[in-house]
Amino acid sequence: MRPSIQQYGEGQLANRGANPAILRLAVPVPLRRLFDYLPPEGADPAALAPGQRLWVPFGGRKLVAVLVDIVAESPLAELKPALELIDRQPLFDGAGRDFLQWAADYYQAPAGELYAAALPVALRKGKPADHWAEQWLQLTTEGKGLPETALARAPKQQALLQLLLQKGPNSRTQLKALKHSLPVIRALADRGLVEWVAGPTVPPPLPDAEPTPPPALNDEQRQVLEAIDAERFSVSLLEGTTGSGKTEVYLRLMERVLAMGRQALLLVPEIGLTPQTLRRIAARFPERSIAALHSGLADGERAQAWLAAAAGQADIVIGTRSAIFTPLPRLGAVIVDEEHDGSFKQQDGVRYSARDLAAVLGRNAGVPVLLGTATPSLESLHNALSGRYRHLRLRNRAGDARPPEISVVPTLGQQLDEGFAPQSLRHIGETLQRGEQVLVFINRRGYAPALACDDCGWLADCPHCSSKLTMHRRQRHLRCHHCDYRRPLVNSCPQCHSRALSALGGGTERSEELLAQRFADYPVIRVDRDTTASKRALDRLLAPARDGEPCLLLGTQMLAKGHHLPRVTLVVIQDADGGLFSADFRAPERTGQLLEQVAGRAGRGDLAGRVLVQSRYPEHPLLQLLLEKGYGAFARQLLRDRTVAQLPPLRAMALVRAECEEPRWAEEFLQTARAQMEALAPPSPELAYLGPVPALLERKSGRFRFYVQVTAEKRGVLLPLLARLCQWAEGNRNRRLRWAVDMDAQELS
DNA sequence: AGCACGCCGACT
DNA sequence: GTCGGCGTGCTC
Repeated sequence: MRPSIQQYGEGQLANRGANPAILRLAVPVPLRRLFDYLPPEGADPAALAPGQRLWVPFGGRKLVAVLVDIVAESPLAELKPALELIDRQPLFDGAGRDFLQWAADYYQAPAGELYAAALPVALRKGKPADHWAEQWLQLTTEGKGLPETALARAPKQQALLQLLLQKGPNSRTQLKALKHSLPVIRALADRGLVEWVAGPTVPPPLPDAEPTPPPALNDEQRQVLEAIDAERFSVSLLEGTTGSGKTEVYLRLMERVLAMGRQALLLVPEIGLTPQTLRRIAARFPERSIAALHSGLADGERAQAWLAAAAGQADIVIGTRSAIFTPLPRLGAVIVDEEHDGSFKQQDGVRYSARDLAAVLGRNAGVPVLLGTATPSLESLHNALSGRYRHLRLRNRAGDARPPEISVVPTLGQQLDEGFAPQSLRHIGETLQRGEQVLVFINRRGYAPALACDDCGWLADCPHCSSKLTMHRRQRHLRCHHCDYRRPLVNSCPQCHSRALSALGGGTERSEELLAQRFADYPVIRVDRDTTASKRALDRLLAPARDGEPCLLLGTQMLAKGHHLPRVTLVVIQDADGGLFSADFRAPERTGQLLEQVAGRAGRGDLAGRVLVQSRYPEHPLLQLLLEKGYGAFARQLLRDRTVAQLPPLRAMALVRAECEEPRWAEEFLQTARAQMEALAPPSPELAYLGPVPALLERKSGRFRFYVQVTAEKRGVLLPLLARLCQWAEGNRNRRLRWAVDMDAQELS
């Protein structure tokens, strides 16, 4: 798609002939247009280039904007001059700018907000990029001419000299990591053999890792790698069972593109960027420069890593969702790990999908895109089955690990103990006694998801949301998980003063209590958002489990991902039913992915694994299919259901959302929005409208939420409709009403 | 989004 | 008399 620049009608044009340089800038405001400025006073026109940042005056404030284009004419008679040029070199190259413009057009997002989303915070705030420019140490002419035997009496100086001779200039960061001390460097500098020069930024160093040689590939992995052509664009879905060696495929593909002198981009889910992941990659490529863009970095370090990537200095860039926007001048491959993960879709602001954008980025750059997962999203699976993507598979677990044995534990009519069937508790006890570890998965935080009065039926609900308050017993309060409203735990009913209050249902905290009491001889480790404020806390929490002692792990989805826990041989899923009856058409898909991922935690080492799935409806056909035939067959069935229901991914879908304290205003807004779109394209077999309907969580933080759903056979049909809608909605402003376009929406909540 | 400007109510 | 509530308009 062509980047669309601001559209102007005919009119008199400013500065015709007088000043050829008019700067067209992306300003970080929620307005879907670009803004024209004159160059800063006294600026050298030759120093201006698209991709640089400038300070601009904007409606009484001062903002950091990005230069998108330099043009000769503007439709406006009067232009303000920009205040100051920030960058000497562009931060975004042409490819990076085209990509952002494409995303802006596709997601109906203001370009300025996308540029802001692409930049790390420090650069977004206008910090100069030169600030982190590296000092590089290089040999002088004299130093280069030195014989190898020189400096025999100063071994440290000699070693450093050899390094520079073999590897060329080294950055201060690298030298520090290699433990070359400053006095040694100074000694060589004093002799005129080496000198410091300014050079490109280098990423901050990663945790130390012992270099490890690559393991041998199995036949499947070899075939998969042979199917990927590193020289040209393609999208491949790598569907690989847990433990089948997907990561090794990623590493080999990286190795290949690095050898071609290219950069590799690896996107990981929000909680997937663990120190272990980084260590593993660093250990594999000890000679390479790796930039990790994660939340643990200070603003300055993050900017340093970003700049190293954008300058082409980093060979490997690893990051979460927003890393997709890092401009990489010599991009060679894009890899998305756990491509089904919901965190690749931004849920507020610019609602982009980094996984979908990965394919666009790869196409633009003419390089391969690899989407890996054990549980493909229906979107990617559909693309693979229809031939748009290459479908690659790893069916075998690496080594001699065997798939776990899965069985259903029916809970209907059973005497449950805090949600656990006797059979499950017996297996937990036996596993612990054998000296092995148990993982219990409960998809709910807190003690209980509701508190009710037995006498009058009062229920503790949130005053701001259409939801119940969750009881947190340890913290002695009731809390809303949607808006974080809290109130102290009550002992008696506020309505009838009865003391007969019941905690309904169970969460991690309640199960922890039971399990700790029931299996008092073993440590019980609870892992959820309440016990793991930081990534470090999670690491610390899991340390005893990694030591291999028998213990009981219990927690939410946080436990489902990534952690290598080889001593876990039993996984208990307390309640598999939640997603089977939800109003969200994606709920079964997500449940299937979650169950499969959790089950994958069982028996990764040399020990056989077992999975117990508790369910009230063991006969449910989808559950049966999932447990007997596995996620692959399950997902294919869901795809057939979506075909019948005319839902994504068989149709393209966008939501127009609106929320407001006054529900009528939101509904009226959406009615008009729908009418606007229908006027441009009436409903037809190829295009359907639904709504306005209330969102699944109808009220959140005091606002009523509605949406209009638009589905079309072809994605292209939606774009002009949504563009028209945005144009209308931007001019038509009720301050109390928030609206958004959600292209390829993932959540109906 | 933010920030100015503007027009009506309860204060030193 | 003014300080300040938030509705409305605009941002090159």
